[in-house]
Amino acid sequence: MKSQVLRKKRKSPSQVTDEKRLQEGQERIAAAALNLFLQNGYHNTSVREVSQKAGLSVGSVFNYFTSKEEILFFLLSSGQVRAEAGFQKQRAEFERQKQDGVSPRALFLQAYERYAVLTDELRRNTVLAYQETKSLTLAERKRFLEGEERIQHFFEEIIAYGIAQGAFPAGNIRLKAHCLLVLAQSWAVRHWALSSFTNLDEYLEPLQSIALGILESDSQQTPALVAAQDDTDFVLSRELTS
Amino acid sequence: MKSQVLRKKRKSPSQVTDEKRLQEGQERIAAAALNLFLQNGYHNTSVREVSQKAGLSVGSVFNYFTSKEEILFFLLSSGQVRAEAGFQKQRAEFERQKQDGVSPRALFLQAYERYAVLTDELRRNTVLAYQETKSLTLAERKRFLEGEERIQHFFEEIIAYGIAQGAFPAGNIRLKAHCLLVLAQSWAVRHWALSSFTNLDEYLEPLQSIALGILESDSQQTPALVAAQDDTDFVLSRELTS
DNA sequence: GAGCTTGGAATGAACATTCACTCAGTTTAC
DNA sequence: GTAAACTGAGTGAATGTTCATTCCAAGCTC
Repeated sequence: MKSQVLRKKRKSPSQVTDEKRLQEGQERIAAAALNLFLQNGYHNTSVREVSQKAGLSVGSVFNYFTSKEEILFFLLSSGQVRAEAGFQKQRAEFERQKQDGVSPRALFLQAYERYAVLTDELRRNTVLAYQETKSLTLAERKRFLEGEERIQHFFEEIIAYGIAQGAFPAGNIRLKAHCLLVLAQSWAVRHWALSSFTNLDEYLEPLQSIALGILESDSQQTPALVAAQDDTDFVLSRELTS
Repeated sequence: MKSQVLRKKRKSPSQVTDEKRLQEGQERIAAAALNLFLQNGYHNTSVREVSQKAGLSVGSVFNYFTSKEEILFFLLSSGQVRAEAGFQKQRAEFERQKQDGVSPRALFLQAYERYAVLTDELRRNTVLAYQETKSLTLAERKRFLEGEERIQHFFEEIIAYGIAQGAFPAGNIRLKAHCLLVLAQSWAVRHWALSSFTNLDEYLEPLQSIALGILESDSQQTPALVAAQDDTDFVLSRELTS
């Protein structure tokens, strides 16, 4: 969460120098901003409102951040940094347990659970990410997406390992990993659609069973073929839709 | 900040009266706006730019729409209307084919394909929807989400029918339908992550096989149990993550 | 410890800009 | 000729950012 690393040129003469104070202030402002951004959207939230909510004056906000956009980036990237930090631990554990001969299925379930828990904890950041990445600079956006890709890559590894061990059928690994990520994230992004599950604990288990269904889905047994088996008259009718 | 929202009443005296001309104009402006909104975001696009791109003057735009926000709403809702219209046809076909005894699996695949094709056609609208729902009024947003729910409900019906026919194992129908929608939409929403598939045709088949995997996933065979079978020492370690 | 100095931090009025929207006048089409 | 449609400079409100000023706590001097 080294926000300092990404600080742009500090042209502003009056900047908070005390490192600890700076961090605390950024944290406080960002927390206030997150609420407002989620409620009204980034663009419909003025810096004045943020400063008010954070218990500061407008000017002070710009002692902690050089621009409004930096607040947004701070929120998105700090969430992602936390997610990735949590995930590095998982990766270490993955390697360890792989040595211990833990089954791929169990390995996957554990990793997936951790990812789900992480996205749940960072639900608000995730939602913000989906809605507001457009508001970032190209470079920032790119950096952000790369983080996503790294996590997806980890799942690809797990799946590949499972296939190698004969636990899962071969298939499009990239796509499957992608689907897993999307479904876990949907808990955050489309939370309104999942209101029947009051909390993650209720959601997690059915989600995991679905995830296993995905891993075990066999693309050799292609859908078109399946359909043909069931009903020979049936034609996939793309044309009809246009 | 939301003074525009309040200025909703269409007091504007100079409005295009010819119905056909009005529609065509709206279509043209909306098309230009969609491009710009997607490229730069709704808030970073000025009405000036939209008017320019549409080959009109600023003032004229306000003869076709009463506000900038109305353009956004037009885009989102017209996309959804088209999606739902397309889907009504599918529903009719569903009933018909059900009578004909077409297998649930084939029925599902057909419906899912149509949905995927629709979201592909309306990809740009879908992306916009995800990004900009915050900018809509509450009532508009609600209306928009209801449409989504109706489509999801249709898939629930299909799944329920499949279960009744013994084609799929019983399970959390709502959740499964939700997952299906999310995955199909992810083709639009996370298009950047799926760049390896150049077009829908390549994506559709693997997606369908995954969808079948979801439908066939069996929550009776609960993940925890599965894990226990594989490795008795293994404990789901939620605690470790915190 | 009283007065003075210093400098980091907070402040909020002021500034410059942007932008949605209006309207008085002009053009177009019939 | 006239009504519908178009035009684009103008308007006022809002917003991100700045900066001259104020505040305050710690240090220094005597």
